[in-house]
Amino acid sequence: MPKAEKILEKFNLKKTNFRIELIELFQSSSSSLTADEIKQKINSTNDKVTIYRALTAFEKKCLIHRVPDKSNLIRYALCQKECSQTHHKHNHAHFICNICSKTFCLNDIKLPQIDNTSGFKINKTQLTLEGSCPACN
Amino acid sequence: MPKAEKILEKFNLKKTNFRIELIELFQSSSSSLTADEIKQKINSTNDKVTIYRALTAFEKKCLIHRVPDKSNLIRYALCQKECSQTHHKHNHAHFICNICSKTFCLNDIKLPQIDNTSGFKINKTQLTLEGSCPACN
DNA sequence: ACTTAAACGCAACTGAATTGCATAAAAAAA
DNA sequence: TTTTTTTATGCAATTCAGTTGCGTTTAAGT
Repeated sequence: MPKAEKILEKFNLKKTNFRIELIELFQSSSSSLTADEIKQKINSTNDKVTIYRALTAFEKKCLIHRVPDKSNLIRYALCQKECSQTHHKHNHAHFICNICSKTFCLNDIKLPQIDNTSGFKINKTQLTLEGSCPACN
Repeated sequence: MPKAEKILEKFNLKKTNFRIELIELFQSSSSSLTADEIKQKINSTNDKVTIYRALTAFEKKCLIHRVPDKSNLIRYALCQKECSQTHHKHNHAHFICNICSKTFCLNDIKLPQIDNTSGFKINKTQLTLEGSCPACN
C-alpha cells in the first residue's frame, strides 16, 4: 500500500495534514465513506466544506470513486490500480448492507456484459447487490 | 392498461383528483418521474408535500418503485404486474440517460444470478446501465 | 525570502425531502 | 340522507446534505 504522501505527490495535490489523514482513513476503511462519516473520524479538520472539496478533488484525479448508498448520500471508496489519473475504470460490483448501511466494493464479482438493446447505447454498467455483510451476519 | 380509479380502489386508496391524475401521468410516461417533474406536469395540486405523500403511499402499496437517478433524486416508475400489494418483485435493469438524465426500466434485460460470495448474503440485485437513450441518440 | 497557486475555514445559501397541524373530502356507518 | 370515521390535502416551518463566495493561510516552486 503506497504511502499517502506519495499518492498526493503522484496526483499533484498538496500534502496537507488533512488530506494525508483522509487518504489514510480511506486506506484503513474496509468499506466506503460519506462526508459525514469522515467528519466523525478525522481530527485535522472540522469543516465540512474542506471535506467536500477534498473529495471532489480526489474523485477528479481518480483516487476515489462514488459508490451507491442506501440513503442516496454521496459515498466514496478508494479506486483500484486500474484507474488512471484521468479515467475511472471500474468493473466490480457494489454491495449495500441493509443492516449497517455500509457499501462495499466486491472486486471479485465482475460485471455482466450487456448488449445494446433497442436503441439504448450503453456506456457504463453498474451492478449493485443488497443484503447483509459479513460483519452483520 | 387498467383505469386509474380501478387501481386506487384495488389498493384501498381514495380516489382523489390528484391521485387519479398522478397514476395517469405515470401510465403515460415512458420513463420515470421525480417529485419535481410531477409538480411541473400536474394540474390538480400545487403542493409538493401532497406529491411526496402520494408517492410514499403508492410505493408502500407496490404501485410504483424507486429507480436510480443520476443526481441522487428520489425517482419513481410504475411497477409491473409481478408486484403484489405488499411485496415488490423486480427483475429488470434500469437505464440512465446521460444526456436527458431520464431513467428507464429495461424490462427485457434480466438480472444476472450472482452467487453469495465470501460472507455477503445477497437478497437483492440491481443492474443499472448508463449511456444514451433512443430519443437522445 | 518571495511569489503563486492550491487548500482552508467561516458564513451564508440552496434545494430536496420531512414534520406538524389544522382543514377538507372520500368512504363507511347509521 | 345525515353522521362518523378515516384518509388526503395544504400551508408553514424545519431538517439536512451539499454548494458557493470570499478572505486568509499554507505548501511548494522560483
